[in-house]
Amino acid sequence: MSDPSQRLLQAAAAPDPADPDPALEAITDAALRQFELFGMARSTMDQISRRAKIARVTLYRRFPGKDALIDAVIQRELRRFLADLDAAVQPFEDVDDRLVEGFIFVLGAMRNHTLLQRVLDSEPETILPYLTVQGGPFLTAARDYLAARLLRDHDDAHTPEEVVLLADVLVRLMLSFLLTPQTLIDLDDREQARTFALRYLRPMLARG
Amino acid sequence: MSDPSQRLLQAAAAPDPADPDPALEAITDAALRQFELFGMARSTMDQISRRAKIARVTLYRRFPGKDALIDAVIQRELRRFLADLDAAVQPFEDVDDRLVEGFIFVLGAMRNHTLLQRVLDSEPETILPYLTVQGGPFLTAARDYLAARLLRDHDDAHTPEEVVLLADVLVRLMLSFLLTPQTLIDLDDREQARTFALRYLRPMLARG
DNA sequence: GATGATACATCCATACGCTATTTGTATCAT
DNA sequence: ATGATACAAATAGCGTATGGATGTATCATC
Repeated sequence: MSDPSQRLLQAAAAPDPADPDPALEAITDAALRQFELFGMARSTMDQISRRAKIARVTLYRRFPGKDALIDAVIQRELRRFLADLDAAVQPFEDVDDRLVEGFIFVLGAMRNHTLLQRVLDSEPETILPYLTVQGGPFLTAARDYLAARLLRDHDDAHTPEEVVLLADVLVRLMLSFLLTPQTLIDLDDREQARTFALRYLRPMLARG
Repeated sequence: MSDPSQRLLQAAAAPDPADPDPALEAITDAALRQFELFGMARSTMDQISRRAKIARVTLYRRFPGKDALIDAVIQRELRRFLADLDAAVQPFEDVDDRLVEGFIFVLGAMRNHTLLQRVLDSEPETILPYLTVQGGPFLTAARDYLAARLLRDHDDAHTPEEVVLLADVLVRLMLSFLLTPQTLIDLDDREQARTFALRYLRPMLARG
């Protein structure tokens, strides 16, 4: 398993799906379900191919190897995540609301993501270092993506430097809530999450 | 190695050192140095006793076992840390300044703490879970301590519930900077850290 | 009376060899 | 292009052995 930050960058850099190959989709579908049920480390190419109702050899004809398949699954999840985030934020006009709603969405999306939760729960050692002590590349990628996203609907009130710092803090907080969800507010309660974001996140955006 | 949150609670609950036994201090001194040099897992009771210039048997007469010795070392480090934090914050009058200066101090203290950095660097798997996926107890303890500390020099402008939530965010951010120090600002530069805290942390305290 | 030295049982991490599984490729048939 | 079979290579898992470390007991010493 390689550094996830590369995949994030790639996924974020690919604006259009381009390749809705049904055969490939069916395979990644099967792989995703398999991974959700047994984790990535314990899933074998044989199990995945049987679940996809193809021969194992065909699997290798589509993907160079297991790593590449894992990459494809994760990349697709990231693309979906970013697309959903975009859609969730789009209805709102000003940056304030988008920030708050985006934060709420990310919280919910992370906590409802079966594969992510599965990995964190049953094989955390495979992902924990990349999100913590070796989390620099990932943090940078996520921060820069968020900053660019915030600057797209910017209000000219903030310098790019300010926005990047804000994005850094936001990413760190969301990552913290992912890794250690136990907190005073019920993160699954959208209203509580909104109150929290309004009270503690929006003030950081304030001031020109 | 047991859950660190217990130790944090104990250390925070013990306001006075009470026991300045020189013999015990010499042992924990030696153990600390040994741990700093080789990590906790790779340090043996034999090495520690030789460094403390006592027989290994005597070590066992002072401490029930290695776990207890590790606990003692960590507890003392925590006591020192909290005492130093108190001292660093004391010169400042109002909550705003104390928050900012306290944040700066914690950043520096964590990054300059040889043992902590040593463990994170050479045997992170022993501590990482307790600070992330199993970090609930630790986070709760740290958050409650900080909240109580903030309420002691409270300004009546915030409800206890607000303060606890603020403490939660602050602890999460400091933990994030500990685990993933790579960021845009130079955390070792006090002025940059202060600017950051003023810009992004103090606004959270604002409003009554 | 506490410390130190020796000895000893127990525990635990590590390593090694073995086996079974899995990965990845080649070949051939459909 | 897919599937079935076969196969080499890499890897994970497992039981076992081994060495070091933990923890305790005994006795001598100061």
